Amino acid sequence: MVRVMKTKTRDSGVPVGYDPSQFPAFAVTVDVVILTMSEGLLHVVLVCRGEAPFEGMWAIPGGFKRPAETLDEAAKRELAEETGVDAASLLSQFGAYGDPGRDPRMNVVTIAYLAVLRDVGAVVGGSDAAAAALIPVSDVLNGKIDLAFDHVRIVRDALERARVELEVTGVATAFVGATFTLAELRAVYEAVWGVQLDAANFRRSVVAEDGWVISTGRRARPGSAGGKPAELFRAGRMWRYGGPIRCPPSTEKRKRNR
Amino acid sequence: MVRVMKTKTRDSGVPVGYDPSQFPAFAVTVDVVILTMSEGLLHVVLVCRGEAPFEGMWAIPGGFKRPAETLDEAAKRELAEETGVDAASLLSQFGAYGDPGRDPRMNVVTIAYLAVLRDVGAVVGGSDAAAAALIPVSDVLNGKIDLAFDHVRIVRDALERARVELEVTGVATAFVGATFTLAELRAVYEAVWGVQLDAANFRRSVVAEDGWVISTGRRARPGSAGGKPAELFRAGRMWRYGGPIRCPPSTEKRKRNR
DNA sequence: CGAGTTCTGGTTGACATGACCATAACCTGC
DNA sequence: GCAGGTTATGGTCATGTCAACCAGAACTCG
Repeated sequence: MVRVMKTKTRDSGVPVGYDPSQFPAFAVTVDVVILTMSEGLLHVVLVCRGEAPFEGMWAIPGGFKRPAETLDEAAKRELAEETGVDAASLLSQFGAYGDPGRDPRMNVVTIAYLAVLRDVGAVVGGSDAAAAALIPVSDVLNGKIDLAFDHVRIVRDALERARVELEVTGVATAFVGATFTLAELRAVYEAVWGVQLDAANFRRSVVAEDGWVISTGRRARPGSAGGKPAELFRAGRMWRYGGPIRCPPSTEKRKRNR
Repeated sequence: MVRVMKTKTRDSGVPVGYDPSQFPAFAVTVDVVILTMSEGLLHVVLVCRGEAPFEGMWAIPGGFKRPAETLDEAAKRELAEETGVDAASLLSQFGAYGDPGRDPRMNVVTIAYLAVLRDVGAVVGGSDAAAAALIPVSDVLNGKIDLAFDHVRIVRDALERARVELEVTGVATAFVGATFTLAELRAVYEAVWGVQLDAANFRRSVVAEDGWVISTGRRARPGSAGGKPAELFRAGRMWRYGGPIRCPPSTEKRKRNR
C-alpha cells in the first residue's frame, strides 16, 4: 500500500503469493569509510568485530539508521561515535549496497559514506582503543587483510570515489593539517591517485588558482634530511567545479601521445 | 543484534529505551529517473500517482525492493515494468534518500537510479498508456511541474549525475539511436550541459578518438531545411576514463582567460 | 666548509582547444 | 536550371595548458 505506483496494472513478474500491500522489511545501516593519511600512506579506519558472524574480522564502522534522523545525520553520528570527531572535512554518500545474503542473518541495505580526516592522532585515541585501527588501504585492496561482509568492495568503491572527488572538488586539504607544506599536499594526490607529480609544476598549478591555498608567511622546519624550508599554507575555500590538479592520463595514453 | 559493532562500549547518544538488539524496520524502494531526448529537449519519464498521498501528482517510477534481488536487479525490473525496455543503455545508481517524513506514512529509504534510453517511441507505448508521460526536465527544474515526495530533488541530482557521466564515461550515444549523425550527438551534449558547441570542433574531437564513433559509410537524409547530408555513425565502445568532449569552462572563467 | 637534500622559479616544446572562415552538398522556390 | 538558404565538414590560427627539464636558493649534516 505504500509507494506502490498504481499506474501499472500489469505487474507481471511478481512471484505468486506476493502481496503488494505487504512491503518487505529491511534493516538500514550506514557504514562510513574513513580515509586519512599516515606516514605517507593512505589509511582506512577499521574496527574488529566482536561478534558472529565474521567474529574477529575487520570491518568498516557503521550502525543502524534511526527513523528520526536523515542518512547524513546517521553517518555523522556514526563517525562521531567511532572516532570522536565532530565534523569531518568531507562526509559524502557514495553508494548503497543491498545484495541478498550480504548479511547472512537478514535483509540489510547499507548506505555507504566516505569520510576524510586530517587529525590522525585523535582518531585512534578517541575511539575505544580495543578494536579501532588504522590499516593501509593497500593491504585491503590486495587482499592481505580480508574484511567482513562485502566491505572490501565498499572500500574499493570508496577509494574510487575519493579519486574523482580529489579531482573535481579538490578535497586534498581535508587530508592534511590546518597548515601544511606543498609537499604534504602533493603526497595526498600521489597516494590517492598512485602517481608521481612534479614538485615544481604542482606548485605552479596550486598557487595559480586564487584562493585555493593561502600563504601564511611562515615556514616549516626542514626534516632531518635537510633541504630548504618549505612555505606553510593554509586551506582556502574548496572548489565546486574543478580542482587545480588533474590526474595525469594513463600510461598507455601517454605513450600514444609521443 | 545485527551488524552492531560491539567494539564501542560507550554508545552515548543512544536514546533511553533504545534496544540495540531491535533494529528499526524500513521499507526500501528503488526509483528510476529515466532520461531521454525528444525533439531536441531532454525529457524525463514520469507517472501520475493514482493513490494518496500525492494523488494525481507526477512522480518518478519505482517500487519496492524484493529481498531476493539485488538493488541493480530491482532497478532493472522497475525499468522494464514501466517502459517495457529490457536493457537500458545506462542504468547506474546515484544516490540514496532517507529523510524522515519524506513519505508521510512510514519510514522509506529509496535508492535512486539513473537510466538513459534511446527508443522514445517504445517508452510511452510500452507502458500503461494511462499515466506514463514524457515531461521536459526543464519543467521539473523550474518548478512548473511539481513532483510527489522529494522527487524534484532526486531528478535534480539525477541530472547532475548525467552531466558528469556524460563527461567522464561518454554516455552520449545512449541517448541517440543505433545510427546517428554528429548533429544528433552534439544535441545531446548541448541539451544536458546547456551549452552551445561548435560543430566543426565537435566533429574533430569525436572522430579523433579512435573507436568512439564508427562511420557506417551511409549518409542521413537531410531535413526539410536542406543542407548537406550528414554522415551516419554508430556507437563504438564507451570510454572508461574521459570521453572525447569536455564541458567548456564556465563563462566567468572564459572571460578571465581573454 | 662541502656535500646532500629540498624547495622554488624559469624555460621550452608539444599538445589541446576555441574561434573563425571556406567550401561542399543538399534543399526550396522561382 | 538557377539563386539563395541551410547544413556538414575541413582548414587555419592564435591562445592556453601542461609536462619535462634545468638552475639556483636555502637549509642540515658531517
